[in-house]
Amino acid sequence: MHVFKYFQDIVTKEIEAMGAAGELPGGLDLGRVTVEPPRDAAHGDLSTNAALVLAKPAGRKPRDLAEALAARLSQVPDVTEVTVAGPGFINLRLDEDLWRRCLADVLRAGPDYGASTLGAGRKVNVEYVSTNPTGPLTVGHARGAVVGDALASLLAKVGFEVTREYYINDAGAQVDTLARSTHLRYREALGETIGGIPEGYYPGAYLKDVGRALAERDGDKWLGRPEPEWLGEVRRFAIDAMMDLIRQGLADIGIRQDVFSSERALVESGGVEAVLETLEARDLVYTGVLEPPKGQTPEDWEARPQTLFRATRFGDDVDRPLKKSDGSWTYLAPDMAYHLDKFRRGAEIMIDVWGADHGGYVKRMTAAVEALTEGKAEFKVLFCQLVKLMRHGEPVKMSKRAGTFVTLKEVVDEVGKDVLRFIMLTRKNDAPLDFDLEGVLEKSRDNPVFYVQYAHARARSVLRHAAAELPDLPRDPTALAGAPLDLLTDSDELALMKRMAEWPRLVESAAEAYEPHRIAFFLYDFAATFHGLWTRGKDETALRFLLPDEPERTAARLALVQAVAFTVASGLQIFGVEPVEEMR
RNA sequence: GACCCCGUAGCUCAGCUGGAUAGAGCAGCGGACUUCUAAUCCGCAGGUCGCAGGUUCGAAUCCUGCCGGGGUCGCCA
Repeated sequence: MHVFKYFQDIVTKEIEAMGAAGELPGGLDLGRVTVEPPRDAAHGDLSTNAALVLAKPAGRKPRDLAEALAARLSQVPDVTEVTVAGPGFINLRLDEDLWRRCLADVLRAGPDYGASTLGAGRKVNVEYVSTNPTGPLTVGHARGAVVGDALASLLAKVGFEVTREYYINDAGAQVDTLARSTHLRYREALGETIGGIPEGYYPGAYLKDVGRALAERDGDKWLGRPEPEWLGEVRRFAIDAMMDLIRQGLADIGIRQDVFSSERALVESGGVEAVLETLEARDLVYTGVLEPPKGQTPEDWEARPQTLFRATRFGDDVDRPLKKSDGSWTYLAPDMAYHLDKFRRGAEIMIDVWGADHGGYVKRMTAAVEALTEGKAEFKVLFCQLVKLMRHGEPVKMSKRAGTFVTLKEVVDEVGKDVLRFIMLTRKNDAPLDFDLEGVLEKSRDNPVFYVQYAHARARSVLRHAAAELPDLPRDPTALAGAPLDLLTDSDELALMKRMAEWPRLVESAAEAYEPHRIAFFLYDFAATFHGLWTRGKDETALRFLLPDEPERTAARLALVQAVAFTVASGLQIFGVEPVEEMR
């Protein structure tokens, strides 16, 4: 049961009834009416701004309107008290038993608690990672990977049909560089002395393995031959090797994407030409000359006619080139074809997770998607700011050139995938993140991963103790749902139940805002509520969960504890983090 | 020159799409360990929400203009 949505419906119905009774004009816009938990619990369990929002259009004083609506709401089942406060808020207090029924719902739902049908099966495509296949994943890539993955799970949880996708940029100049660098390592593997790695090549040692593997497969077949003869095959070989490396890196942090789309395949199948034709037919492409770029003008800049997409018609600042001076496609052209492809595969909502350095690209892509789908698809970009890796309070030096950059694997080996994933989600994605290699392993309250996991472990510990020491009590969650929950009467027990009842609402709002980090903050707060109740049991033995002399009350408390474990597990599931049974 | 992020307690950050007296953790101060693991909990203290206007019954939140930090701006992806 989603308490807040349930009462939102009731408030809406009562307002409509007032309209029907002639107390209010009909057809009022109820879009701004909210029903939510008040910030201050002393105000009650629920608060609605309906009277404040509707007073003006209804031509009535907020307080009067509030009184009228309050009178109706006081007749609603489970509403025990209605007060009008401040400028015209209506505060409701609900029957305690309602929260106990919510608790029973949690037990029946299990770790799926919070799932909903909000998305109504709409198709969402979440594209994330999508790094160039030129090297292993770094910690920086991991943030986008984790954010994209958690967002996908979050959307799936609220009823969207989600595709997790990776776009392989295997058609640009960078993969040619990769091929050349690999060829160099291949020659090295066959005994040549290559000396230093020339400027403009990838220096990473990981390419030695690829060169060696190529030598093993093909022998000296590509030796002493002109580049055009080997470039294509070496490139294919190297890209495959890099994608294996990347897929392994993703697997290391528990990510498996559904679709890997190749830019090269798109280009070679004529997908880009097809898009161009479509655009031309609609007069969205023309040949023109652009102004020089503002700011730092490239030295080799010269005005020349080029193939342009009329992005300005869709809100962009300038029209955007689709072809480079050498006649090949710009990045935009195949990317347009790619997004059209996603749309044709059924995506009604497309979400791209990008690094923050791509900020300048969002307007043209938004324009492109609008043009290509004729406004039928929603397009959203999530930016991930940099991750600053810290050790002993000092930033870890990251330089590819100096060979000191830290691979994702190294960090996962050090802290584990669950810690990495959770920490990556403890900030808004568009805020920078400090990742403290020691801090994330600290066993204290200021480490959110530990604190949340500890709450789960504590709950599980109680259940284990119960099973061992009080074997006659029910253990099955469904049976626990039938325990005499009316014996849960302490204010902190009720507070915990209320907090738990907010979970479905929190999940939906996080999904609607595309903000998975909200889950992390909820879990942290929720864990604090649970730890607090736990500790009260130390001083007041009557508040302990396990009371051998009171089997009925103990059963009710086990129901509460089990529900806590389910709620935490439900949140961690969205994050792809395994809830732990005990802390070590 | 333009566009995109960010600016909230000494520090690191939340703030539920405009609600009531702006909240957590850390650091500081004071308390609770014969327990269902004190790896935790309770209390105190700490604020001109960058600045100035505007919209509104009501603004940290929306709009405008400044200030400060970061990013980007044809042939990189």
